[in-house]
Amino acid sequence: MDDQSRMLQTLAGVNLAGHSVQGGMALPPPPHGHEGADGDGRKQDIGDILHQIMTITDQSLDEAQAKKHALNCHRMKPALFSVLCEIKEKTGLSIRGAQEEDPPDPQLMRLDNMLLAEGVSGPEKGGGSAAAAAAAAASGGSSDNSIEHSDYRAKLTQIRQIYHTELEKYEQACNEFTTHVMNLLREQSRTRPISPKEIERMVGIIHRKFSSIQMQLKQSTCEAVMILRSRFLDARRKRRNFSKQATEILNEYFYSHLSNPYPSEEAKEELAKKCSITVSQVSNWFGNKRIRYKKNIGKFQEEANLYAAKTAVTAAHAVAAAVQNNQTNSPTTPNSGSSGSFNLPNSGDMFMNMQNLNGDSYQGSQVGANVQSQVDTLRHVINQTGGYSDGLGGNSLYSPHNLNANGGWQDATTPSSVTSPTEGPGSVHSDTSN
DNA sequence: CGAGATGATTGAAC
DNA sequence: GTTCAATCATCTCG
Repeated sequence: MDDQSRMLQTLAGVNLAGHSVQGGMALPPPPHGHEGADGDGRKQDIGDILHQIMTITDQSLDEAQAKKHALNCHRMKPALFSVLCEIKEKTGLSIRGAQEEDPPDPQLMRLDNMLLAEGVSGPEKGGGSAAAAAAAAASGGSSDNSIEHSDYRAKLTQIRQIYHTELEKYEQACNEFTTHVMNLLREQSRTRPISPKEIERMVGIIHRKFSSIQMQLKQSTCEAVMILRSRFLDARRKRRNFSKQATEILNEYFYSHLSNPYPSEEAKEELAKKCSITVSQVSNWFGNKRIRYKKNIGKFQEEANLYAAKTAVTAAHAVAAAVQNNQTNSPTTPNSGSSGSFNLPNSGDMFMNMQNLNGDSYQGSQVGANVQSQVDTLRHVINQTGGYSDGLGGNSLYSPHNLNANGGWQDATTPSSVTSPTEGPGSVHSDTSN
């Protein structure tokens, strides 16, 4: 109201006497010589009109309507109206023009990005968000985890639904209110000067107000997602020990590849499949195992012996089968009759372990190349295995020869730079069993 | 309930 | 990206 009254005062007191306004009013120029009486009369008219406008809000509705009608029908109305429009346009633009182009709110952008990343806003991807997908990848095939995962997804869907419902409500309310205000302004534009730009500006103000409300909604949605996520991650942290069978498979692989316990990606995948765990869990397990083994070799001695013996027996069976196969078929037939995927590589490492224990100069690389060598080694291993069962309590069959002085694995290639430790063509402990 | 075992996480190094 | 090392958090067992 201040703007309006100020403007009207300006109009009445100053501008009306000036040339620019006079021209803008499109009033017929006062005839020379009659300026005094006519000019006074017009000023009086204008003063009356302005007075009526100023006091219109103090009057009753009926009175106001009557006055409004009278004003609308007044002969000076179109002229005054255009002047007011012109002045308002100029003042309004000079005051607010600079504020029009405000940059996008970084906080709002951040919230939007986060909601999009969490799968709350944006297109629905079958109920799965990026976070849920990541969680799914991490949780793997465990049934408990999948329950937690579906629980997470259900809760996230709930949040998304609430968010969209609220957002829709806000948008609807915003549109309704905007339409209402626009209608009101259009209606008012018949009695007071309202330019389309002003309407536009008003719409902008309304939208800004509503978007600030929307930001609050987005903020609380983000908070809800964060809480849900932290709870879910906490739940994920609740670990379960791997099954006995899984641990056995992993240990078997570890001790049979003790010279280089870095399973390749393929081997990890296979182990993961065998143990019904994820590849990252396999990696975790091997990481933990290597560290803990290295830290306390003595403690793992017995375990190592146990698995070494076990592997030897398996290898013996596998090689025996291969030999039989070799005798009946072709002398170059590879060992295809192994019972497990890791049996052959296992036997390779096993042979190396045995050979080192006995100080033999047996080369592991020959195992893969020559079946006859395998037969020889087999005999050797079988003998050793027998010896092992007899002397379990006394001398240790297995010795941790694979660790070098620096605490690293002797045969290991630089693990940090090589994803899957590659080995020479004749190597006995290829991680990728075919 | 406490100690040890064990899977997961984190940060640094490469 | 992987691995190591330290650490956390939980499980298991006596």
